[in-house]
Amino acid sequence: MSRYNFKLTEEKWQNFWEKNNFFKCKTDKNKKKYYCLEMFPYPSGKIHMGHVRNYTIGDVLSRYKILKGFNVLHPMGWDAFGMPAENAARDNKLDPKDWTNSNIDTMKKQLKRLGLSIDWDREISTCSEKYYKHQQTFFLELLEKKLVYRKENYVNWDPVDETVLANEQVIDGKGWRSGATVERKKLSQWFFNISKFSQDLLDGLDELDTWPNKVKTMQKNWIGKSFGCEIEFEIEGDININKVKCFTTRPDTLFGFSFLALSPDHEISKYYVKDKNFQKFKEDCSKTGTTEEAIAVGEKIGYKTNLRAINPLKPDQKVPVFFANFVLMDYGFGAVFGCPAHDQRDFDFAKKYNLEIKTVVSPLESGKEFKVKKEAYPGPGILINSDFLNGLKAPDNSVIETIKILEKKNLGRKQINYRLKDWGVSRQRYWGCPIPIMYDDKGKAHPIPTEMLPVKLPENINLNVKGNPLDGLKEWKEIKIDGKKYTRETDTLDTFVCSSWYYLRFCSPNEEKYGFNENDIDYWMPVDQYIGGVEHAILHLLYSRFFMRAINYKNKSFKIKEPFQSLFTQGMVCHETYKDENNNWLSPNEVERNGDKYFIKNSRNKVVKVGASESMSKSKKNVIDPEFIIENYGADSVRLFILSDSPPEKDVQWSEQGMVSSYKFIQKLWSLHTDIKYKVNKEKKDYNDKELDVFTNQIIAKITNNLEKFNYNVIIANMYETYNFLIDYVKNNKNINNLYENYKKILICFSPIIPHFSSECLSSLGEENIVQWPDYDENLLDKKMIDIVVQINGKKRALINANKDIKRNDLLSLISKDKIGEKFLLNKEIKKVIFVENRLINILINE
RNA sequence: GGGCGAAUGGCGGAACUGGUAGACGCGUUGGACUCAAAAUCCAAUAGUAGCAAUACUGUGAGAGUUCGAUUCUCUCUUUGCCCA
Repeated sequence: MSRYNFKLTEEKWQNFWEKNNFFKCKTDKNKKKYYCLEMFPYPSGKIHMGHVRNYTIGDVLSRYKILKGFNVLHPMGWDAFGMPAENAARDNKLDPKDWTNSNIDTMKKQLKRLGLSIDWDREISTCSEKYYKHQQTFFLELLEKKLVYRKENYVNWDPVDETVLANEQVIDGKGWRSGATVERKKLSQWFFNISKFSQDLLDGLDELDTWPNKVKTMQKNWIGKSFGCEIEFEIEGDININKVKCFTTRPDTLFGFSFLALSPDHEISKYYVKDKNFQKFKEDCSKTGTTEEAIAVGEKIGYKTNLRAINPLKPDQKVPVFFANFVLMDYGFGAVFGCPAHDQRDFDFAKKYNLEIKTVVSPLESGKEFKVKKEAYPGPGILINSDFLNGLKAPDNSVIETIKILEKKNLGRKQINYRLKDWGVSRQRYWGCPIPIMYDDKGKAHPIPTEMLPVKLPENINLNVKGNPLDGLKEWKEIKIDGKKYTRETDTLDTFVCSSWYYLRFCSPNEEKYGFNENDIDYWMPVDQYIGGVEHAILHLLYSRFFMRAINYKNKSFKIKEPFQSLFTQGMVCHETYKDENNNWLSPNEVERNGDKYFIKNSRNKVVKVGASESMSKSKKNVIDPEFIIENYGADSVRLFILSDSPPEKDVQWSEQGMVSSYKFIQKLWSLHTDIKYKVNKEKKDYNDKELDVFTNQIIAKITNNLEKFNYNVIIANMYETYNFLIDYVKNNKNINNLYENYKKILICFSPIIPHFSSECLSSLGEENIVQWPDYDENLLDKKMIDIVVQINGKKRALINANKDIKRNDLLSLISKDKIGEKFLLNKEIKKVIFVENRLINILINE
């Protein structure tokens, strides 16, 4: 018997599928469609185990749906713009385009070796001008619809590299490359008006019932809807501003008002810029940082003005006005009213500056004597010390009532506030989609005329310059239209824009006139199943949902709002971490195991410190290279292992032993197959084996249900069960001819997981085409005799084999004749019997 | 600080709608084969007691609902993730 040669077999089937256009698909309105999409990769160099897991999960689903008779769209492309290319190109003196395309070549070859059911004719790459020219059209359409605008905004500025940094490039307040202290700088940037759709994006979540709740909650929190009230406070003092607007969710605590706090960037600050103390205060503020975290944890500091604010509900009360570091300009109106008794932040501030702390909410049970002392009380209760508001139930009734009163007196009005901010899409970088805008000599922005699209990204440029390389390219930057001079926008688009509509492009990847063809979109969209990492739960998914709304806006023929019908977020691939005696990370192939201990390879005495299992990352060196694994064990084995050990939504621990056992399992299946093949005579079919039929039906039912529910790890267990059953059957059953039809169905069930192996086995039985997923017969799943649990006083005492659908009394008499009955029921009074048909009987007796 | 989830043998994990806890795999132990090893095959494997049949305990801890709870409710502990 020959060993299973995975190399030859896998190559053979990959060629076969390619030659026969197995995974090509066409828009065909007569067929049920299924659009399966995995998040497309960034072409960073080589594929990693995370990709293997992600694409295996999607491939299992696609192959299953194909066998179920769907017209399946399962495409692949490249999220090809982005900083790593620019950095790598600069470091290695390459062109980002060459670097990217060569990575794409490598990774495409690697993905193909996994045997994925991809329609490669639909491959797209976002850095290709064929792709981004449509993106530029979308940008101009959005501009036309007034969903794009330009405004000044703060950015992280690296003064040494003269470049804008993304938040994650700022480490401890310093630039990741230069190490220079990052400054806040105001730049004019382009924004997508995502906040216009805040409510719609929130409402849309309700319809996405097959999205993980976790993701929906994260998006909900990110949008951050809060219900409250806008209040106008009168200001007394020697300045020209006499009113300040505040947003608050707790207007009902107005009688606890003891100070007004303004953001250091509030317009009133212009009256204080010359004051040295204020300057120092502002400096201190910038040191503590502006993130919500820094504000929550850091010290609350303020600058007291000579202004007084008047309580709108109690005009004789005048309180001091402060600038405070915990008030953010871009939330609400950059001003909050302080109620120390019921907000911890205000409480800390009041303690520090010795301000009044007046209790106005009392927890229900404590009554009127309640007084806030050591910490703020933010909980529910009844309003006290609040004049005409006294006795209202806080916060539900009291907030609404207070707003009514404020509205009546014209002092404020109900308002809904969203945390979601507009999406800044300008990036001061080279390797991205050029923004199709030009400026006239007065600095006014104009769209690039459509006939001049695409704005191509210039090639072969010098990246070794400070700032944005496009900025220095005069011949590219300066253009003339009808004799008038213009300067191009040199910023490029955030790469999240590219990934916000790529799933539309897959539907009509070759459409030249526009980004997509409506006919194709109508057929394929929405994506039936989207699969990817949970790290994209907020931004990418929210941006995509926004982008569909933006295209849909003022556009009657585009009907999609939600791009992804279902979402599945897979877990990460983890591996133990290793360190040597000097705390340097070691990669798994530098380590060898001897019993329980780990040593550095080829040096028995050097002990390795084993750390926790963490997600594979280059920096911790706990990476396993998929290419090496595929080379040594084959694609089917890797697919099998990556699915076997954990549910796909949870993290999986990479294990060499697990990988080897998956490999061995395929070898075992092969030897079983060889055995069956030689023993079975398919001409002598003879179906009389009920047990076999029942088993096959059961396993088809199990695998089918587990496929539908993404319980892929359980499918692997089902495969082992099947093997165990079959190996036993082959050994002990003389009537092996019964096996043929059942075994064929089983192989088809295995095929989504291990497609090369299953195809090879089926073809060696003379079954060239796997075309249909096997059905199972519900009636066959019914057994005539079943085991029923017998409990005495709730404790399991025995199993009793009885006819299916046996009645309560028949079962009872069966039990009384059984030894179990003699042992427990003889001379005992039966108090009660609980009978669950076909499952269990619980007999309650007096002991 | 806030939000959401998780906790089951030595390990990864399974368990339909509240109804036999531990499927399946890994590891471990014993055995077969071998001069020997690897590979392969067979058997055992939650804990305690027992030669055994069997009994008792057992799904992070404590309570509750129920004839019956891994599953539902409450409190707590630990832990993970996300937003900060």
